[in-house]
Amino acid sequence: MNNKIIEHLCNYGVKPSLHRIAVMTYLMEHKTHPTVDMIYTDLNPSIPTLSKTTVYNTLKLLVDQGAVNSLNIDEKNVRYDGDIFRHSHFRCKSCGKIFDLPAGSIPALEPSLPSGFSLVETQVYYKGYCKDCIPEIPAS
Amino acid sequence: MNNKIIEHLCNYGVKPSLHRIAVMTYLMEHKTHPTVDMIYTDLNPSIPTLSKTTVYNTLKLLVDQGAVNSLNIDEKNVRYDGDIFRHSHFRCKSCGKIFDLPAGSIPALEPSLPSGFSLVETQVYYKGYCKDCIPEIPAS
DNA sequence: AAATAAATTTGTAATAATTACAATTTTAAA
DNA sequence: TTTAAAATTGTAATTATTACAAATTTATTT
Repeated sequence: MNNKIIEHLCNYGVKPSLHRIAVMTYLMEHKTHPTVDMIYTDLNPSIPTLSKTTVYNTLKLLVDQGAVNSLNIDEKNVRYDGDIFRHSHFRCKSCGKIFDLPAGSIPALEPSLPSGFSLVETQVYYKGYCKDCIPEIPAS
Repeated sequence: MNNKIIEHLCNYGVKPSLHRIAVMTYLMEHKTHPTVDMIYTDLNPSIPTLSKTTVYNTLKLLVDQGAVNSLNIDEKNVRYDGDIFRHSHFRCKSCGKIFDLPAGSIPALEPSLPSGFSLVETQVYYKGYCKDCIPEIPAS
């Protein structure tokens, strides 16, 4: 069952060390768009030899190689997403949870960039209130 | 000429103090999507009594009241935009400059949110290389 | 105008995310 | 087995942001 993960890492030119497999597996199994800290805190008990710096290093590598996406939908921390299929995200302004939205919510057409510009990536972030938090919209 | 600014602040329920006028004016005149630090560094010489905390406070107030937009297009710092007309942004991955794009590059349709969700804002960030930086795409 | 209250601003200290980096450990190659 | 390369660690440094109490400014009331 690790094979899938190892293959994925190799496909993106990442040599599959134990820690890298652990982080990648975590991201595959937890579709919560976790922060560095969440990943570290959750993995550390079972992998006591894991340091937070390694989590940072590993995520940087995975993102650089395109095996993982990073999101700036949360002003405080970078969020990581092991799902690199084209989709977008919704973040609840009250509880902070991040939800996946289908690819349909991404602009279909390329933006009209000034001539000579080249587009590499498009990020679409939706924010609002999720089902559980709607009643408690903060007083203005 | 300050009248425009004062009126704008009042329209958004911000009492126009000297510092607030200065920050708002700066954002109106500098379409560079500056950071807190840029604003503070540029204004401080002419307004020596201005503190960085006040710039933070003021921007928080302006954003909360809807008189200014904040962007998370830059992983490092929050960027501020005095232009609240609907438009989107492109950030050059090499030089870091942020360019305005017309509103047309924003998804026209509401995303298909899960039922019971309410949408408050949509952020669209494009990233790539600007005209001046295209030749120097980093080696992979 | 003086006294009082409210709002604004300041400056410093605390918090927290991230990066730098040298030392150590692990893995691969000769 | 020795040597070299890669991966990981742990600590320290950096940096953006927030907390907060004190000081200042502005508005209100007497």
